[in-house]
Amino acid sequence: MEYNFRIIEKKWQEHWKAIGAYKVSNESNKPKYYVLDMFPYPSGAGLHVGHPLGYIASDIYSRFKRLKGFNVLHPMGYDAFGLPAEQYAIEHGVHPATSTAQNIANFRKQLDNIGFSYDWDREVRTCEPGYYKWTQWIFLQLFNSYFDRLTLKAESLTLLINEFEQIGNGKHECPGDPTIKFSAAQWNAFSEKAQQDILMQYRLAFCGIGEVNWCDALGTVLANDEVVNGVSERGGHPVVKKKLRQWYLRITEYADRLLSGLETIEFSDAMKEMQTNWIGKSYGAEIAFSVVHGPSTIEHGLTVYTTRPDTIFGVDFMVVAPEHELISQITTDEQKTAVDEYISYVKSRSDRERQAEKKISGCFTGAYAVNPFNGRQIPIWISEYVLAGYGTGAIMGVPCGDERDHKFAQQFNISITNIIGNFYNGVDANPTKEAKLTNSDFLDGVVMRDAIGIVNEKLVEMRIGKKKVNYKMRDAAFSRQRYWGEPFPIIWKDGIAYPLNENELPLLLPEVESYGPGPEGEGPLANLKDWIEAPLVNLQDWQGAPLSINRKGPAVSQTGMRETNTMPGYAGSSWYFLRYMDPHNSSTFCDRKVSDYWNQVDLYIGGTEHAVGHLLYSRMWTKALYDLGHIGFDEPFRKLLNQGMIQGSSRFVHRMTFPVSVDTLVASVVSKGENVDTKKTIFISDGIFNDIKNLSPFDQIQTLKKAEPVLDISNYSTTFFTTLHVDVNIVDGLELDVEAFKKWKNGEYADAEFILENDKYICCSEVEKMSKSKFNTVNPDELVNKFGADTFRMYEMFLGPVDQSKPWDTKGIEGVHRFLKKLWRLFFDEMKGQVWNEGKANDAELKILHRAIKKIEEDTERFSFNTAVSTFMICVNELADLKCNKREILEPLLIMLTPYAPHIAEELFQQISATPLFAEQRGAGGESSVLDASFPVFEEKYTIESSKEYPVSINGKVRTNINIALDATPEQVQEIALSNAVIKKWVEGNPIKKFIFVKGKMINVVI
RNA sequence: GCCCUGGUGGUGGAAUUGGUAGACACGCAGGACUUAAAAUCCUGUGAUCAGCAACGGUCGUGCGGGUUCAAUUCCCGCCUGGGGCACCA
Repeated sequence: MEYNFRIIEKKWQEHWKAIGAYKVSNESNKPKYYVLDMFPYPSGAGLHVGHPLGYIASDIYSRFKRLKGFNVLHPMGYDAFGLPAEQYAIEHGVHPATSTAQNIANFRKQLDNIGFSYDWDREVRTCEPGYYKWTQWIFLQLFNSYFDRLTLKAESLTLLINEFEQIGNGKHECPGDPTIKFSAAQWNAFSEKAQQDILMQYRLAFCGIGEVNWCDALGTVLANDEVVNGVSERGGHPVVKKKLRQWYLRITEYADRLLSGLETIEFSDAMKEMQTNWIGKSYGAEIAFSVVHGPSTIEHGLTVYTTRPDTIFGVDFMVVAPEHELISQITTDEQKTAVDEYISYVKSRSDRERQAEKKISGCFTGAYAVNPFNGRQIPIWISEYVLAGYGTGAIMGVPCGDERDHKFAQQFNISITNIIGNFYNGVDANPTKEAKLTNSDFLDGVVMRDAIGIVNEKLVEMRIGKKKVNYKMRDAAFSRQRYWGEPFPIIWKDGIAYPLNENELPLLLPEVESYGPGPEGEGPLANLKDWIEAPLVNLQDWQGAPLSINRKGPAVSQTGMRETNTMPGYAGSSWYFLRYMDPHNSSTFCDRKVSDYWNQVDLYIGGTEHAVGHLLYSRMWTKALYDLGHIGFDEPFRKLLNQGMIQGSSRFVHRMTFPVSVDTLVASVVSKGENVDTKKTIFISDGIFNDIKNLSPFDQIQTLKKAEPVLDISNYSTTFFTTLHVDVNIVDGLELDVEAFKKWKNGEYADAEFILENDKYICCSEVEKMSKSKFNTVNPDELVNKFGADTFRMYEMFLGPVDQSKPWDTKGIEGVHRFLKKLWRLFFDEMKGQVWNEGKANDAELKILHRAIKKIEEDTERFSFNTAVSTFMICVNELADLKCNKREILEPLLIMLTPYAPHIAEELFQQISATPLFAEQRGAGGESSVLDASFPVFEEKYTIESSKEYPVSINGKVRTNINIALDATPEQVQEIALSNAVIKKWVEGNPIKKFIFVKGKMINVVI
């Protein structure tokens, strides 16, 4: 019997599917374990070998936990709303639902090939009404809630309204606008519109005005990555900021809980640090400066935020964001032109470009701020590096203490006040807090750290400032001007947003004729006149929501306008882990009993690219649902494992082309692909290319003529080169398969000639992101077909640590395949037939097995799958060396292998169970599956060693090894070591300064 | 620019808590089996110096310093690859 993986894998996949081997019940007396993958966006390009890395890891861990006796939930689904499907629709006229369904079907086929243990009955798709009904429902929960800063949790807005009616908003500062203050009497007298406007400032999901990237030429809003250097990626049209009404999630209210929650979950330190930095909590002060512009003064007109109020006497200039509202007021006539020019320059630039800009830019407004402590006039500048959205959009520039301020001062020749004495060297800023202040009036001699509090007190006393906690994090923009997303269950009337009733959900995404934007840059839904106009019938007091329109009697035959934005991609992905628990429930998003059983995701696997987006949003949604009593835990993911990115290793060929007419053309003016002799294309091997690349085109030709006389290039006196991506799948290592290359791209290069080195065409290579356009993707299907799913799974794990990024290289896959074949031969040998037997295992064999059990269990538990695979190899190598074919050893080995290579494990497990002896142990027919076997138990007694081959070093350099009993005393060890001939030779009468002995590790003699 | 992360033989990587650097595998070279090939098996394989050989010596974990009996591991400074930076998912 030979190892026929194609037959075996197909057989077991069908069998497992038929018997529902991966079906998971919500009721079990086993302990639960929830393993989750970040679900994929089903792109049209299909899976490449990078996708399954995390899925294989989670599958191995799920199966491992199952063998360990857990009831394991391991679901999969699709993050199916998103921009690419919509763009495909715009370009090809295919409905996103259609292309998405096709892509999903393709993904599923590819996933099934690899043999995952997903319970597909629990699949979710975020774009399906049965799913997004509950996304809309959760949105309404957020819409009808506010964050209570006293109880630090989300509460129903009804509570707040009751309070407003009784006592006004004195107890609850308005998060959207802290200046809003009213009494109960005032509240009750407000119009409905005024009341609703105020409530909007409290809601967790709220409406406001935001800026988008607007491209007038394309008539649409663009994503950041569709904008390159201020112009659209497609077409290169100018892009400007445009203000639009937008929905937001008030995630900033959760900033502190998102921070403190990190202490309760197992994310890597790096991940926690990224989230912490993203939230960016800082303690500082707001200080109001009076502003002098021309003859006028604005008292306390400019408020800055600073984390270093202690440096107040070192302020040499102010910088305000180009969007700052004060600018139009304070700019002097002389500066007006310059300021206008500068602002229009900034308008075309993204936040990131503004911050990444190395060249300091800025513009003086002509106005001055007045230092409240010494009356000094400080010039007010505008610069792009100050962002409107952070702090107050204005900073005070302290060049001696801040690197960027220092550069700014140097750039614009602003004289620098030194307030830190020797700590400032005149060349670089020094952000220390330890210096004693100088040139600082009443703070002279005070250590900076202590001065912070003194200044803060003084600011309060003078009523010009206060301590302030600030967050870098902004409220999350929650609306998109797109089609392919969840519609908002909102109807607008007279500027008031009315939520739909629960029984009106889901609000279905309507069909559109065109996926283009609406007339004012809204989403495509804005074009649907009939759909937009919606009756406001049946408006009821929805879950206590404040619909005062309802209090004035039943609102019959009123109509409003539907919200035309849709929700962003992260809406559906913020809660999908809950839906997997109870995916078919039509009366609630997830039954509370079920979510209490499954509770948190125990292990979440996905890439670091979601470090701050998805992972923060889903944490916030979980907290809000917890606050409102819908679930019983407030962190979604107990443990997070980040998988590294698998990069593509691109291959390149060098193409030589020749100008049509050398007499009339100079090589340097020949542009790519034009005016060239298309009949003559020569590809030149990398080594030869490198030899000649620095020569002049003329010398290149001459050199090649000499070296390759058969090439007919004598007509040409010049040439030029292009380096092109070539499909990695027709390159073996670096050697190009020339014949395959000629057939590639439908024979585009069929007539090409080649300059080889050592009869080979050698490519050059580079590691890049894996992508179709770079021809560096490797399709798992082909590998699975060639080597089998088990080999593929183990090879992906064998590549390296799962959390590390690494370039893909198919080469080593043979080694893993050989390992499985070798394992197979422990059971069946083609020449001899069955070789496995019921012999009694000896000590050496048991030692091999139990060492493997220990290592594989530990490695799997700590996600070190690559070393686990190598332990399997070592174990099989050793057993083969001993010619051990005993079931007593092989069966536990198969069970351990199940998570990694389930098909071969099951096949061999069934083969050895088919004996009469074994069938009796298993029950009738021996039909139980290896999937439900028990992971073998490590027994130390088989692995105990009595002695150790100690490395003995002289001054840290290993000179010899000595075998010493493990129970030898340090004195005995020293005597043995020092009497060793090699050691004696090295010591050679020198006095022993120190003798270091670490039991079980090493010996070091210091002389 | 800011935040995070990685850098070890020809290649992917191992070394789990400061204790034998290079496990395991690929590749390569040589050999066995074979009419031949495939498959399989065996041997060697960090660099360098010395030698007929045996036993060896020196260097070596991106670069430069430091701590230590001992550093891939800890500390400081630098170089460099990758990811993220709020409308890609």
